[in-house]
Formats: sequence, structure tokens, C-alpha cells
Amino acid sequence: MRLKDDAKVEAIFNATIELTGEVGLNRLTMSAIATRAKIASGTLYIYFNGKEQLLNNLYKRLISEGTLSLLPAITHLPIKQQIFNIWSSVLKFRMDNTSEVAFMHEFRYSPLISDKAKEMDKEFVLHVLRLLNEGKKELIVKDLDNDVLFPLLYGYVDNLARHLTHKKIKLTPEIVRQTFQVCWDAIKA
Amino acid sequence: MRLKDDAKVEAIFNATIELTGEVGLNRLTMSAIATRAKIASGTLYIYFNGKEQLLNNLYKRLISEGTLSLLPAITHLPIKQQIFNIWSSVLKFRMDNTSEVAFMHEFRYSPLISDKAKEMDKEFVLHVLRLLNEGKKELIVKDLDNDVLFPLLYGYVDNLARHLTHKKIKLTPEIVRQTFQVCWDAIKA
DNA sequence: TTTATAAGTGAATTATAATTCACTTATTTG
DNA sequence: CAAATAAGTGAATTATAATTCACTTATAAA
Repeated sequence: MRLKDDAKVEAIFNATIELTGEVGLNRLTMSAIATRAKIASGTLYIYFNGKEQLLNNLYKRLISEGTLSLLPAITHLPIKQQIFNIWSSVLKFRMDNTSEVAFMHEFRYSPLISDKAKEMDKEFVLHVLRLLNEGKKELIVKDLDNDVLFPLLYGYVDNLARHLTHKKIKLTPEIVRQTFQVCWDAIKA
Repeated sequence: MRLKDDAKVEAIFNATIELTGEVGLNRLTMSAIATRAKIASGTLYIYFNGKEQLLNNLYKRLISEGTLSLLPAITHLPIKQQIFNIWSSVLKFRMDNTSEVAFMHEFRYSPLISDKAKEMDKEFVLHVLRLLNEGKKELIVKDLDNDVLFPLLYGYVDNLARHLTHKKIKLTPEIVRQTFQVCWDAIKA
């Protein structure tokens, strides 16, 4: 018997990301994915039950690469330092993987997304919320509800990366520094 | 002869907004729109050339309601006050019109959007950028590039409104105050 | 080697949804 | 009121894209 080919899954995922960037989720077709991945359309159904499953699997994979793997291993640094590290790596990831991020964004707000996929980044969010809470305990972060603080960090990084990418502005250490300063001023006590 | 019926356009727009919220742009069909608007599918094509035109027209209408009309008439207030007024009205608009905002968001990042529609909010953005520039001149706003400052305001309001809506948190004057304070601390010199 | 099994194929099928059009109806205007 | 014109209808058509399946190939295991 023959075994499934990991390289094919990669090719399928890459094709999906590329095509979504080019034509969007709406006009993304299974046959286009197959052609781009250099396989037959039927083969897609050997690897995935259908379009939704394919997209959800890709999304879950990207979320784990784009969030969990960015959490720093070292957790004994000062809070501000830890938040800076996360800010910096998330911003860098989003600037370095624009097609992937575009896919994630479009998919996240589409009705194709499954509940399970939606929950994938929960662990990452929880980590940041814990940091904010510790910061409040140490009196270095504003004593405001996380529902008010978290959207600032998330909304800013999301929009900033999109904006810089759109205007073809390269991410420099200076920009990382400046934007973190803006963030920190926003949330610091 | 018979005249076109403005109320029908309204019904079509409302149906489109509702349905997009329920099933998303992907599964939004012309027949569903027609049924919901209580008209025949063919009638849609009397009012619009097709799906793209319908969606783009709706988007343009919503943008002008959701941005330009929110710009304050009075322009002689202090910069900080003006920014607060805009912050407050944009946040309120976004919390009060969640279906419309969801449509706008999904459509904006879809490939169906026309270049002209994309430019609709330019005037609004320019107004805010002018305010930021004046703030810098008065030394009350950080002397950073607008490419760094603007995404904070836009990203935060966008994400905050979505987050509060999702968690069914009502917008109180206290939240408006707190979130503006966060913003202002972020951008103030 | 052989063979059993599952991957791989892509034309054909099926499903879905956009759009058209021959016809009916309402309303304006002379 | 009658005629003209454009709105309004929805079944039929057309377009598009998901999915299937009878068949071919590759390869792991005997």
C-alpha cells in the first residue's frame, strides 16, 4: 500500500494561502487549489473531507505557529520586558508572514470557521491576560478591566502590521521600539 | 410610467446587512436577499447591476454614515477635546450598529470591494491625521510618524467595539472615558 | 517478485446560486 | 380615461464550483 505524502499537505496549504491572498476566500475554489498545488482535484478529498475542513485545518496550524510558538520560554523576566518580547515577536511574525496573516484574518471573520478553530488562540490570549493581571498587582499597569486593555494590544498589532505592510514600510528596530512605547504608555499605570 | 421605490432600496440594504450577519458574505445569495426584502429576485436587477454593485453601494452608504457624518461641525475646540469627540462618537456608532459594522468589516477585506469604495473613508482619515499633526505642532502629541500613531486609534476602536459587542458589554460613559484615557496616554507627548 | 491496498487522477456529476427574460402589473401623464 | 412606460415577477436558464467515482498507479509488506 501507499502512504500519504506530507509534502502534498504542505503544497495544498501553500496553494490555499497564496490563492486566498490573490482572490480572497470567496473566489477560492477547490480546483484552483488543486491546480496550484500540482495535484488532481480528487486528491484534495483524500487529504480533507472538503473545503471547510481544509480551511479549518490550515487555520489551526497557522494559529499555533503564529501565537503559541511565539510565547517566550523564559517567564522570570520583569513584566514589562515580557510584554515587550511578545509585542516584538508578534509584530515581526505578522510582518514576515503577510499572506498567512491575511488568510487568518479573512477566515477568522468568515462563517466557515469552526468553534474549535476559534478557540485555538485562547491559550495565547490567556498568557497575555495573566501578564496584565500581574502588572496590575505590581501597580505598573493601569487598574482597568482586561476587556478595555487587551483590545488595545491586539487591535494595534493587527492594524499596525496590516498598515505597514500595505504601505510597504519595512519593520525596523526603531519602529518596534516606538510602537511598544506607544502601547506601554497606553496601559502603564 | 412607474417610479423606483426608495423603500425597496432600504429593504434590500437591510436584508443584506441582516443576512451577512447571519451567514456571512460567502453564503449570502441574491435570492436570499430578495426573499428577506420581500421582493422577487429579478427586482434586485432593476435596482442594481448585480451582487458586487449592490454590496459596493451599500458599503459606500454605510461608510458615509459611519465616518463622515460623525465628524464634528465645530472645529475650534482644543485638539484633545476634538479627538475625544470623534473617539466617543465612532465608538458609540460601532456599538450601536453592530450588524452594519460587521458587514463593513467583512466586505472591506473581501475582494469584492471596488477601489472607489475603498477610498470612501479617506476624508475621515485625513481629518484625523490633520488633528494629529496639529497636536504635534502644539507639542501635546508624540512626534511620531502618523503610520505609527493612526493604527493605534483605528485598531483599538475597531477591536474594542467588536470585543465589547461579542462579550455583550454595554457601552457606558465610564468605558468611553477609560478607553479614551488609554488612547490619549498612548499618543500624548 | 508478487500482490494487496491505498494514493492519485480528472472527466462526469451534482449542487448551488447568479442572472435573464417573457410576461404581468402599477402608475404617470397627456 | 387611455396609452405608454417602466417596475415587478419568478420560472427557466446559465454559470460556477464542489464533490464523486470508475479507473490507474505507486509502494509497503509478504
